[in-house]
Amino acid sequence: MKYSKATNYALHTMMYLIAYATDKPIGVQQLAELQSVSPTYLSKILTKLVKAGLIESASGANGGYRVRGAREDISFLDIIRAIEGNVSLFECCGDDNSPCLIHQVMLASEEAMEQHLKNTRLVDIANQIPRV
Amino acid sequence: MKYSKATNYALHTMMYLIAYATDKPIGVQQLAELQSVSPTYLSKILTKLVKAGLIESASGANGGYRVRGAREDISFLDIIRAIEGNVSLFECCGDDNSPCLIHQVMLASEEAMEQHLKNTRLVDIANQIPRV
DNA sequence: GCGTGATTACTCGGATACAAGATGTCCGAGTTTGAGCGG
DNA sequence: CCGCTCAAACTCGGACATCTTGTATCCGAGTAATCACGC
Repeated sequence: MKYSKATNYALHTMMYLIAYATDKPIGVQQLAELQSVSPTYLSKILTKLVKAGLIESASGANGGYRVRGAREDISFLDIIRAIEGNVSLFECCGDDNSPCLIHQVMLASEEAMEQHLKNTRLVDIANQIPRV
Repeated sequence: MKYSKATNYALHTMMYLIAYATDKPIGVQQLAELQSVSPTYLSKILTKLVKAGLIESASGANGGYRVRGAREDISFLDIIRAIEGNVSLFECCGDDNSPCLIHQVMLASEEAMEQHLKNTRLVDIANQIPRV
């Protein structure tokens, strides 16, 4: 069980978009260079964030990606859910509605982690990044 | 990111071994039937638990597996670590010793989940299982 | 009855096969900006 | 100076290739209990 690299890329990119947010969108090439990823691959990841409503894309020249809506409200969990999906980490006998005893423990521990991720907003961390 | 099925099998098997612990070891065939898994595959999983020191195996006829040591001390985390490995869920720039800001948040959230798993012992749950 | 050997039941470990998901690339299509050009 | 056209820059989305990991099976080897047999 591991977080995918895509989640890592998504988090760093979102952090950058929030920290250096402007009216102009930021091109995927610039974002990709920061993490040494191929632009096309990063674009694939960011598409998921667009569909989740976290960012919006601008086509054409000078296009790119931009934070959508109130960037103060975006939590770590929002991004992780957008990339990893919002399914339960543990699959067991039956569904989530009638979990067995073991399943209940696993769900509760997962809930503890998610609470932490939900309460941590990206903007709090972005403010700690030294401005260039 | 998901827990592997092997973790599920390991948890259920351990729960059974603890709930119905006797001096005699329990054969892998019996354990496998309870979860509808192939015995050889379950044996592979249990080997990891043996190496982690949680259970011990008895070869030969009437062989099988048995809880090793104090079964009151075994936590969910012990089993999950034995199967999934004890590496960090999130890999990022650099190592765990000098994590970046994002990495710090992820490590803290993981720690929250592990604390919950560490504090929940299998014997507590096993006592709630209705005896046959 | 008793020791000895063979059989049986069982785990162990490696090798292997298969499937699924993560990772990454390539290319065509659509879209916007901006430059160039003619009136 | 204005408007039109065209090229460039850029994202979007699907198709594809590759690699890793999880899942599962098979088989030979080793081990312990039990049974059979001969003394």
